Amino acid sequence: MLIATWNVNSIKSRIDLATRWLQEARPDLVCLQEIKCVDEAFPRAEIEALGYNVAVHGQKSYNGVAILSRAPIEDVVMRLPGDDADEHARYVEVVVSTDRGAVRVGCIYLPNGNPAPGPKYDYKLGWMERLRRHAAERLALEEAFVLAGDFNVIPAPKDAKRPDAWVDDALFLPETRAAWRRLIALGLTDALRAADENGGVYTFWDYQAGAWQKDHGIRIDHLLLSPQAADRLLAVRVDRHVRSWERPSDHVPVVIELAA
DNA sequence: ATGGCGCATACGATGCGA
Repeated sequence: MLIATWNVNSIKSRIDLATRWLQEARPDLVCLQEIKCVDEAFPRAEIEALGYNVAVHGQKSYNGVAILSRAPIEDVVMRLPGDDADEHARYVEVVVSTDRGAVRVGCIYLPNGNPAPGPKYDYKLGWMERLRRHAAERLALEEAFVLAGDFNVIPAPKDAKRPDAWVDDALFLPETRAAWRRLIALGLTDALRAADENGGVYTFWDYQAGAWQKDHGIRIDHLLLSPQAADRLLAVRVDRHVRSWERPSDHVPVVIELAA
């Protein structure tokens, strides 16, 4: 099965692009971030017409996540535990059934955290600690579990074309990468890193400064796999050609293939 | 070397992103 993650930067502005990509790539399950609309405004009909079930956790103007799945969606979770005062729509999790058993998928839009230091950076680090605790709970279930989304973390210098441009940025600060390593250390596999140790593979290019034309990209969209999911990993790819389509998102889809 | 964009809201200008 094909599982993808894609920060679309507004699903309403991107619906034609999104349906074009869905028809081309034919993924079985897609985690979307930054849909930037309330649940009622999500273009559900256009997506369902392509054969997908939809779980939406929307928010006005900002954030918002959704999961699209060809298989029926079971057991939806709409929030990341650990802070009842957190109103941002940044987490949705589902379980779907496959021929090889159930797969649990968490879709995250991890806070950007800039400017750092400051309250936004504190929020990011707090969110990452909540995510670590939640991931630990899910790993204890010993299921096939995929944690996918826009992590807003550049894991290593080789994940940026110009790492020196990011040294003071919330996406790349030492504390951010340390929190990332604590997450990985639970026993999660970074799917793209497992498939390619070399680096130079990016998932985001800023709209500004000709970043795309110069390939000034960063890798911040990730799929992390539990051991039971990693055992089934067959392939990983980044659909970077989508960045050259008309009116693109600044992120592109990342896709993994799991056995059966 | 520098600066360069795009979205939502609202209809001008600001917040936000990365």
